[in-house]
Amino acid sequence: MQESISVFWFRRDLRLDDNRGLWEALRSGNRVLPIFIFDTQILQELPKDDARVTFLYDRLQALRVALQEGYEGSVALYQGTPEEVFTRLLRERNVKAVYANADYEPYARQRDTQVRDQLKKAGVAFYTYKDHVVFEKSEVVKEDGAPYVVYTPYMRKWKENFRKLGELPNYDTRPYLAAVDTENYPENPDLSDLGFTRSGIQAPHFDLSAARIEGYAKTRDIPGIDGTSRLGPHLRFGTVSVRKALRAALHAKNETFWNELIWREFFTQILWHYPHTVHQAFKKQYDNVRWRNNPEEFEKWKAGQTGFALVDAGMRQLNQTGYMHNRVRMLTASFLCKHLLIDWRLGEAYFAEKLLDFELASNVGNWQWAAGSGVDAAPYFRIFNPMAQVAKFDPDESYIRQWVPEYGTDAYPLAMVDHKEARERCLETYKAALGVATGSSLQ
DNA sequence: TTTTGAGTTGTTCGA
DNA sequence: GTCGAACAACTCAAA
Repeated sequence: MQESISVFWFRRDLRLDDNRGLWEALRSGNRVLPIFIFDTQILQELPKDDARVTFLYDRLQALRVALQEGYEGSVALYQGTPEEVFTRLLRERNVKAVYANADYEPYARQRDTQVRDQLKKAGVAFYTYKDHVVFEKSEVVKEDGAPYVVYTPYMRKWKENFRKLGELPNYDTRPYLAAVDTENYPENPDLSDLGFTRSGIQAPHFDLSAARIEGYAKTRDIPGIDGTSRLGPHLRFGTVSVRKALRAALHAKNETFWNELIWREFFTQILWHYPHTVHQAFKKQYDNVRWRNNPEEFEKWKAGQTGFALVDAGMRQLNQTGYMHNRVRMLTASFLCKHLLIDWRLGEAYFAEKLLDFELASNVGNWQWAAGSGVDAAPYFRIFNPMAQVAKFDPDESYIRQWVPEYGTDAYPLAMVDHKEARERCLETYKAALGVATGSSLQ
């Protein structure tokens, strides 16, 4: 009889330290085979030089090295659908149980339900744990058990619950890592074996130093200043735990950074309770907006050729680095939806393709915020003025000059729309969709 | 159940 | 140049 093993399935938790699911697997009493599945259903949707696949691949190689050097273990890398991979694993190994951290996105929920059924038929348990957030789905809710759809009361309740929690747990795996399996690993694929080429885009290192967290509140709105933590991709792939990020934030006097992490959990639970918001407006009447969706204008926006310097700077930063400063994300999103009257779903899809820190819940939530259609959204008549935003947030134009070097020369395009006209057109279009009375003729 | 106060990130207009 | 109100009424959360 082959030795029985536990499987730990890495998904978006690519770290050894402070990892709940891995910690649970290692304490199961069996040897633990860590695996990762390059899910062909996901990969086939992605461009062949996708920066996130490179990031993921490199991170997995680093995990393999760390486990080899310290414990003679590794991470087994598989390619296929989860169903195919588990069929193979159950055939080849004596699997007693599969451990993973919970994933709340609609595709992941459906996938995990299927895997749970498949494993159950084979008599294998599938355990999932909360790791990605401090409070999940129904842990921060109103008195009557309904989810919050307004941020501020959610945030207050979150903090109240957090105080009751006392200490944040730290799932330290180091004492147990010797339980990792030491043989029978499949061959290590190259990136090209997976059908991908190396992206030139590098993920930035995150910075959770006290100075950075303290400075964040002051400088986070100035895109010309490198004042953000760059935590996004690391939270997305779990190369750092949210608990570690929060511990760093808790020492700071200012709660701004802390609040941003709470926004992430707010949108995570919104997506859980309202998964249809991936495709439909949270406020239904906003699906009546008659989007213009002009394809040439959409291309100009994507390329950073709108003739509005801060919008173009943001789009070019995104295209070149897989990152865009938060302040400029709001402006570019507002410009697409309101000045150009292009459906937020198209903008959301473009960000989803380009952002290294792409997180479905936050992307959809924030795009719907910009369009006015989402939870706690900007009112429809709040239309960012692209020039006023420069004066406020990039007064020395350092950010613009960094990303739009030809700004101010003949080579730079003319403004693709007149701000005042576009603004008025937007107000009319939204009013028509929302049934807002115009003029004084209301009876 | 009803009432009341409040609500991430803005802009424009007119006094 | 500065400041408050309007934008348009609405929905949510909590007392």
